[in-house]
Amino acid sequence: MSEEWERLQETLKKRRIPTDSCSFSVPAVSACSSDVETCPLVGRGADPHDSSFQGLNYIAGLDVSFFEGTNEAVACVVVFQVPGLVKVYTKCRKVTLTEPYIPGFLAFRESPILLSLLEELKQEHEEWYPQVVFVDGNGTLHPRQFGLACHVGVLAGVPSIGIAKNFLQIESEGLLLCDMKDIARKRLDGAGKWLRIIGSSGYVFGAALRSSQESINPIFVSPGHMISLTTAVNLVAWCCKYRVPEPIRAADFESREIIRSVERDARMALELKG
DNA sequence: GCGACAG
DNA sequence: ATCTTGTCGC
Repeated sequence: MSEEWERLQETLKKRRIPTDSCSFSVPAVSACSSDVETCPLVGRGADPHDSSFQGLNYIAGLDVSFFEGTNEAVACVVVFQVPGLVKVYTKCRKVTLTEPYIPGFLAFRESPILLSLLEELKQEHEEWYPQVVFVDGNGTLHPRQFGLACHVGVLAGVPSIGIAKNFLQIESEGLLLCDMKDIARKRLDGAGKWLRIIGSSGYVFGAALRSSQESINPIFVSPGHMISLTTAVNLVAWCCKYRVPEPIRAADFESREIIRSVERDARMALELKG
């Protein structure tokens, strides 16, 4: 099965566009002097007067939450309006996931429901269809450089960015969790500081970003589709009030909210019987 | 057996 | 992914 999945990843990978092909402009960022770079606009996205990223009107966040110990899940898409990062659309859908979670193959488990939510959004409110999608998971920071965010971006034909809270080791490239941990802690000494994650082959897989002053643990940002790493990191940082960028936080919160309410209803039904 | 492991 | 309270600090 994973042989077949690897072949599909390789096929879709040929359709991935690694450069900025977005319908919005990217603010100039000063060139890096050392290898630690800085996002000058970190946290500014919530400012209703901030007009960086000219032409950017809508950003979506995608996430999936689970009922404990089952394959029953709730997927969610949230759309934020720019400027101001104001939530304009939320849609959650309960699903039973049929594929298992296998590291490196998350897309086969989660992309079908996420793609159908994007399609539903387009049918229902095309005016809110996002110019870029934030996905909970990796883009090119992946053993075959084609994680969930790439998969969703290519199949939906939309610019996408992967945001992961944990580091996926790629041992064949010498990218180890234990190294990542203290390199980031030692060198990302302020909000917006980030480092490129480069494998032994020279391939740039993504970035470790300190997304707020308070968060010692970095988030891992990597391009999905139609966006460069520098643009991806600066846009994600721009959306961060806290460690996780607002579109992902909102999708996570909303889907968890459904999980909580369903579990509460189930408990009440049992109380009536017993 | 041990450690690793996006979600 | 999920379990799970308080606690320290701005």
